[in-house]
Amino acid sequence: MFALADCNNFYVSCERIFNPSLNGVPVIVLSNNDGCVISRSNEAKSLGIKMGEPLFKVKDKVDRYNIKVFSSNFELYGDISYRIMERIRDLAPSIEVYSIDEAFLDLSGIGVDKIETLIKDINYKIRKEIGIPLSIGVSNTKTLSKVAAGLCKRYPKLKGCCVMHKEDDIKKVLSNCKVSDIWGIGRSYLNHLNMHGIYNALQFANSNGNWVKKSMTIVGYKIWQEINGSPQYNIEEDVRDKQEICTSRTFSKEIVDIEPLSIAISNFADSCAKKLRDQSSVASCLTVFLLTNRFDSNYSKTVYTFCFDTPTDSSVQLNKAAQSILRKIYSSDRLYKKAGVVVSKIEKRESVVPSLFCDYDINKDHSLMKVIDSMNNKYGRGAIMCASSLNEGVELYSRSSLSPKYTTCWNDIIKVKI
DNA sequence: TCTGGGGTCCTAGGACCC
DNA sequence: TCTGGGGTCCTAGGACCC
Repeated sequence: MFALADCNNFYVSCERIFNPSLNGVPVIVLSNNDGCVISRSNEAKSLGIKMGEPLFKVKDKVDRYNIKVFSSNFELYGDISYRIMERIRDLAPSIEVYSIDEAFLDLSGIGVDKIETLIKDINYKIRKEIGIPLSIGVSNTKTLSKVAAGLCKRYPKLKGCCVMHKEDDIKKVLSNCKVSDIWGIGRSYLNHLNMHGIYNALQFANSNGNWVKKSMTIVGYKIWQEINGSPQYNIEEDVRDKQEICTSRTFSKEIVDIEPLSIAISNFADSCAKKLRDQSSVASCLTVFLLTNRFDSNYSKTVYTFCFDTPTDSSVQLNKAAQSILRKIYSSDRLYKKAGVVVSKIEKRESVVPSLFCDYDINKDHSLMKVIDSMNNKYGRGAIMCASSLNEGVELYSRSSLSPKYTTCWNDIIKVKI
């Protein structure tokens, strides 16, 4: 048996921990630049606010119903998530952290009656000790456990715990579950299934396996098998290293000049370098991309990739490459709305053989990065950084309704440009 | 007027090889 | 007029996730 523990309305719930006046009232959390709605309280959901909707389209409702609005505070959410996952790890036999607000639990070998007790205990402790409400669904496969967790959200009387294991129960649930609510069925698969008269999860489960395999590839076939109770995905306890790392942002205004772009790119390269070091990896390739507004008719995308002789995790080396690419692809007659840096061809740091032609001292560079990381860990992100990352000019992003750093900042930082 | 960010997996098709 | 066959590897793009 598998369980899925899913935090309810996670970002909103995080804001509520530190601000109890938000309980019982409609609350939403917005994406970067306060663009779209990415988390909604139940009250906001019942007012018809949709996931991913741009703020300007729901501004009327926000004003009319006095909906509380927050910019996203990912440092806070990440910290709360870490605490939850560590606590679940104490309580459950084996856990796979699937996303910032979800974890799968391996319950194999545990009897059904004990499972019930276990998940109720987890639910109670996370609620009481951390303050986040959970939905925990249990069934024979990961996909079915997601369906079960979904039931908790629909039926409050389940009190956040749902064990779904009898065949008849599962059939009944599936017949009431929209096929679009199945994990892995997105817009395109939904269209395809609807065209063939399949609207609910039971119809999908009862459809012909060969037809599913042929028309929805192996991906769809695995979903079909999981819905029919045959596990295709196991618990993956080990966190796999990222094969590609990207940092990108949309700007609040369109950017023409190269200077602010250069500052942004410097920050992106630095962030990619930090993520590489966090997983003890180095990258061989670095890509910079510049996009104009995707809602304009003359939308354009410029992409350029550079590959290093010696793969690196150094903020300095990655930033040098990123800056030279920027100067190559930047064009002064465009209005840039989004930019980003991607590092790829990633491998473990210890497996690297330095190139004979490497023109800098790798060990010296590595020591420098170690010092920078330890200072930033101690004094907070941004305590020390490349001067090229320092922004003293235009504000590139907007976050007008940001909550405080409740749990992630202990020191006031004085910035000194050296 | 205003529209997020960061990933993974799979497949088709091109390039290349013998 | 005729113009091979059978592989592998790589990449771009589609689809999906939260």
